[in-house]
Formats: sequence, structure tokens, C-alpha cells
Amino acid sequence: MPEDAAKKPSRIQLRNRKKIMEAALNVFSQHGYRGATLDQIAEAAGMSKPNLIYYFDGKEAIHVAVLNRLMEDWLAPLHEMDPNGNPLDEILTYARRKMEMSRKFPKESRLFANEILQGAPRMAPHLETGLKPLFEEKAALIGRWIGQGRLAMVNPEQLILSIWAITQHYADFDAQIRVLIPDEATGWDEAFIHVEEMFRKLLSVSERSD
Amino acid sequence: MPEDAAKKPSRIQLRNRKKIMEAALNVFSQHGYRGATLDQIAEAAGMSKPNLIYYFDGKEAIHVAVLNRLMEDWLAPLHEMDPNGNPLDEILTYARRKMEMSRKFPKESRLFANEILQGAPRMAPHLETGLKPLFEEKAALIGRWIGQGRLAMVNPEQLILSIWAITQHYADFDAQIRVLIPDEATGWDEAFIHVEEMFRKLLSVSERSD
DNA sequence: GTTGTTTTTTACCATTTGGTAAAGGCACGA
DNA sequence: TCGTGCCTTTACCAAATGGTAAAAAACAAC
Repeated sequence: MPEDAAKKPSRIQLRNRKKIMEAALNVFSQHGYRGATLDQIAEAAGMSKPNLIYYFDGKEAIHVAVLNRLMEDWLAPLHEMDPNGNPLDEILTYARRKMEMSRKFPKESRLFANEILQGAPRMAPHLETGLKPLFEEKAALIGRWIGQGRLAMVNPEQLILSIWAITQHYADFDAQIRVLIPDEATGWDEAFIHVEEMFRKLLSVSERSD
Repeated sequence: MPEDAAKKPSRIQLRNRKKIMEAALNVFSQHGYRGATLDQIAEAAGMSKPNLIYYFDGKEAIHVAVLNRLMEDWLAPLHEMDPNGNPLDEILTYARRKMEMSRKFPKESRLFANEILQGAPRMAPHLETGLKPLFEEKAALIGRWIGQGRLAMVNPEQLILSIWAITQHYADFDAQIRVLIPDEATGWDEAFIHVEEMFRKLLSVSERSD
């Protein structure tokens, strides 16, 4: 059984685990956890249902595995926010990176959103240990920048939530946006511009008050 | 059969239909469409499963009924945006109303989000006929205000999307926010302040450029 | 009260679904 | 060529789930 993970996994194990997780990402993100079936995942992965169970302990184990891998990529842009950089640039770059993730990895965003919507039943620990410390660290950093007068006065925690809200909205509510703004290409362009201008205006230190 | 809706429904029909829809809102918003079961809804409504089917054509009919009633309340604040009011006030009031809805009706928000996340399979027509015309009307109105120099230059469509994104985020990602900002009371207060200041700053016409 | 209609319950059913058992297949070293 | 251990498939199963049939109960009109 490859479940142990104590020994090094063979090439075929790595390949099939990856195939399963890719298939699971597609199916889970489209139908949600309970809406997805093992048969769907098996078909998408090009293998039989019992074969999934051979590589993972069950449906929930697959879901958790996909979510955990997801979170790493998901937090990377926030990690990259550099205390030694220019505050405004750092935050705008972060927002831009999150927008890029929404455009390039909408399935990942929707899978995550789905899990949170349902109360994060399978991810609460990961939020506590992975997300929360990083969130607090970066909120403190932004707070320091504000204290130094290098950013406008904003609640740092609320600022981060705003960036998440807006950037993820473009992926998560894609179905709605496509109805309202049918032209996909210009929609994304305008979204990038809007988000950048919005946070630039919010964070720029007013020149008048010197 | 009360399904006809041609004749006037009896008092008992109205009462039970409402009980079912309330129960369904709770269950659907927590588990999603496929995650919810008729048995759960029946228990929450205090009646038997076949009794649900007596009042509604089936699971999907219940879901559609709940979503449709939802959309009316959901669009009301946007309807109230007054062409004759003060532009900044109108938009900030709208944003505040949406925040209030997120705080008071998070289940409604999550049910809606869940449906959109999954591609709006049961609501695409309602989006086209109900939401889209209103969206375009109000975007045009904001565009006129900007043309008159009464608001800062912003893409009106992107502005509306931003308001939706941020306000709904507080309801939809509640599980995440409660991990990051445990104190619920002050969290909401700060959220209200942040959202108001954010859009005020974005939309205020700069005094310097006169 | 009797009768006809609306509402509710009891007992089912067919399908779907997550999961298992156990028998093959297959690669690869001896 | 023959094991030996990893991988895959076939054939199932028990529980859950959306839905139905039909009888019983409640109710309303007379």
C-alpha cells in the first residue's frame, strides 16, 4: 500500500497520484465536495474507481490532499511581500499577483471558496496553522509601514481582506461576471487596471497634508 | 395538488410553503445543492419527506423557489440607488446597505454564492433578465455622474463588481474571517468603517485639480 | 353528521454512491 | 523461466437518497 508514505514512492505512484489530484481538482471545483463522485474523478483521471482508493484512503483524503497542495501555491504571493521593499509597490504587486492567480487558476480559487463557504470543515486546522500566522505577520508589517507614514492610514487587516475579496471575486463569480460583461478579454484588462488604481488611491499618502 | 398555482393557495399551503423554504434556505446554504438532502430539509421544516414533494415538484423546484425569492431582496438596495440623489451618498449608502445584508442575511449570501460558484446552472436566466438590466442601468447612471464631474473617474462596471466582491466576502468567507479576526463584534464595526472609507476615497473628486 | 376535498403518513422502490474482496496482470530480478 | 511484489480490474455490497403509491387522517361544506 502506498498510503504509508514512509518509503519513497515509485515513479508510477507519483504519476498516478498527480493524475488523480488533477482530475479531482477539476471535478471538485465544478461540483463541490458532495456534488463530486468518485466515478467522475476516476473517469477524469483515466482509471478505475477502486484504483483511486488504492492510492488514497477515500474521497475525503483526496479532497484534503488537493486542498493542502493548493494552499501552498495560494499563500506564496503573500509570503513574497518584502519588508524591505517600497510599501506601495509591495502591496500593489501582491494585488496584481493575486489577480493573476484568479485568471490563471480559477478552479483552485473556486475549490477553496467552496470549502470556506461550507464552513471550512476539512481545512480549519490548515487555516489556523498556515494562513493565520502569515496573515498576522503581514498585517503587522503593513501597520508598521503606516506608522512610518509610508502608507495612508488603513486598517491593515481589513486591507488584506479587501484584496482577497476583490481578486478572488473575479474567479469565484466568473459565471455572473460573464453574464454582465460578456467580453472576456477586455473584462480582465479593465479588472487589472481597476484593482491597481483602487488600491493605489486608497494607500497613497496624501501630498497635501505635509 | 397545490402545484398549479392557478387557484388561490389556502392558508395552510402558504404556511407550509414558507416553512419549507425557510428550512431549505438553512440546509442548502450550509451544504450546497447536492450536499443537502430532502430528509434534512424535511426535518428542519418539521414535516415528512413526501410532504415536501406534495408542496413542491421536487428538490430542484425547492431550490429554484428559494433562489428566486432571494433575488428580489438581493437586488432591492441597487434598485434604490437614486439618479436624483447626491452621487457619492448614493453609492456609499448602497455599499452600506449591502454590508448590512451580509451581516443580517449571511445564509442568503452563501446560497447565492454557492449557486454562482457552480456556474449558476439553475439561475442563468434570472441573471440575464433580472440582474443584467439593472446592472447596466446603474452602471450607466454612475457613468453619467462621472461625466458630470461629480465622481472621480472610475470604471462604473468594475466599481459595482468591487462593491459586491467586498461586501459579500464578509458573509461568504465568514468561516475564514472568524479564524483570522476572532472578535466578531469589532470585526464588523471595522469592516463597515473600512468599506466606507475605501469607496469614499476612491470616488471623491479631488479638490486640487480645479 | 355525511360527504367530498385537501393534507399527511406509512411503506416502499430504483438508482446512485462510497467502498471492499479477491482474483488477475505486469515488470523485473534471480 | 519462475517467483515476488506492485498495480489494476471485475464483481460486488450496504447505505443513502430522490421519489412514488396508496391508504389514513384532517378538514370543510352542506
